[in-house]
Amino acid sequence: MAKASGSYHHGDLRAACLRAARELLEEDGGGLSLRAVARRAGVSATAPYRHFPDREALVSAVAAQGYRELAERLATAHPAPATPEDLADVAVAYVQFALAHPALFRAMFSEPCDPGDAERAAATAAISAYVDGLVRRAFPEHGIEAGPGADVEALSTAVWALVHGLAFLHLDGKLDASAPEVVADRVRAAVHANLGVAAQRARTE
Amino acid sequence: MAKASGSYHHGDLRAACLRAARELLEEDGGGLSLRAVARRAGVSATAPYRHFPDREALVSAVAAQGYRELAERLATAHPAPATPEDLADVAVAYVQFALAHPALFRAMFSEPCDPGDAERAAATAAISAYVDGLVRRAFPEHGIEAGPGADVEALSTAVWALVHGLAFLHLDGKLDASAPEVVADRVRAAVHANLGVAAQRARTE
DNA sequence: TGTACATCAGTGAACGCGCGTTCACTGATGTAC
DNA sequence: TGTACATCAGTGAACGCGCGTTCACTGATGTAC
Repeated sequence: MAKASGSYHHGDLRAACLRAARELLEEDGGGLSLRAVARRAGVSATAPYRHFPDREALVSAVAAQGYRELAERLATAHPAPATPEDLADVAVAYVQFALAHPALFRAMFSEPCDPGDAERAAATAAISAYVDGLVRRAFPEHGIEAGPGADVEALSTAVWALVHGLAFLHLDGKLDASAPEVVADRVRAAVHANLGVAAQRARTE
Repeated sequence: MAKASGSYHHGDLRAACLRAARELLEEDGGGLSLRAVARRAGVSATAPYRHFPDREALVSAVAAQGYRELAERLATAHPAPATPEDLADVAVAYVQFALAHPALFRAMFSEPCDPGDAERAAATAAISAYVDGLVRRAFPEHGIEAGPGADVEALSTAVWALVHGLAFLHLDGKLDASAPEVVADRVRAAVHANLGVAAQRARTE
């Protein structure tokens, strides 16, 4: 369809650029440059301009793809998390994704980018909604008798921030990330330390 | 003492470089370059090499200074926090520091840096110890009847990660940071959503 | 107090680098007749 | 089916930029006598 390989015209340079960008992120970890992407895609330095208005557009596209992959990974970790334990599994998957693809993760979150970019805004909103649903299922009682400061919104923000913070603290070497199982245990412990206690008490009352 | 201003020799170029670096971080927000720092300090591009072996050393020194300032700010927010409410005040101060000095904060945490740098490792350890002490005072019961996954270490990791995650999510535009009081309320709500619930129950039992 | 000299903080030219982006171009593609 | 032509994806030279770092240097400082 869109592929016409072997020809002078690349066929699908846009996709090839994204693939090249991903490869570079996995290898170097450094910042993405348009020229490096073009080089890796086996194309002249200016060819990508046919498909991306500028460098930032390329980075945004890569980031958006990263969000989709992250969502997939979380869904794979637990298709329908319903308890704090399930939630801890998802949290571990989030942190593992960050550690498995550090440069991509940074591009997704830290790369200064056009806040008006629709694709990225949508991706952020999707994460928010996802975490919201997660918390709603894992803590149904909060939806009903929501005490002050314990409503779903605050709780899901807290969960996201907790997990996101764990991801970055490991990524940035503030918490030791050399042993995967230690990381997983730490993430689980942190999630339970905050949420598990509250949930256990709620359930045993 | 170390200052001999007005002379050919700068007198204290090292300090002047750090000051210049800070100014640049506050203004541009972009990455620090040795040349820009030298320019700002009113000195030739190579003069800083008399005081820093390379760019990374400069960045590390700036980051270390940032850690000290952050510690100060947290101590000012609450000299001896003893309750979850006090802890929330400290959390707000942490996030506010990040939002007030975004580029410095990124340099402190995200800038890829020599993990062997002693000054930075010490700074990280200091934060860890600080948060540990905080949690120990705010949740004394956890030190005594530590249930599995509810020990002080896990809890203080969780607190740090929560607050750190909130800082970065705001910094990176994933949570709206345009209104300071909204941010403060969100941070308080998140802290209470996680810790407040557990603490309240523990106290009222 | 006065002079000779070692030290060392700062200079400025130069290196080679990779970057984003522009421009006029070329050559393959695919459509209209 | 065969030809003329518009389209448009890719080329490659060129621009100006800022960067980290080296090097041989210069000129102020401060110490020894």
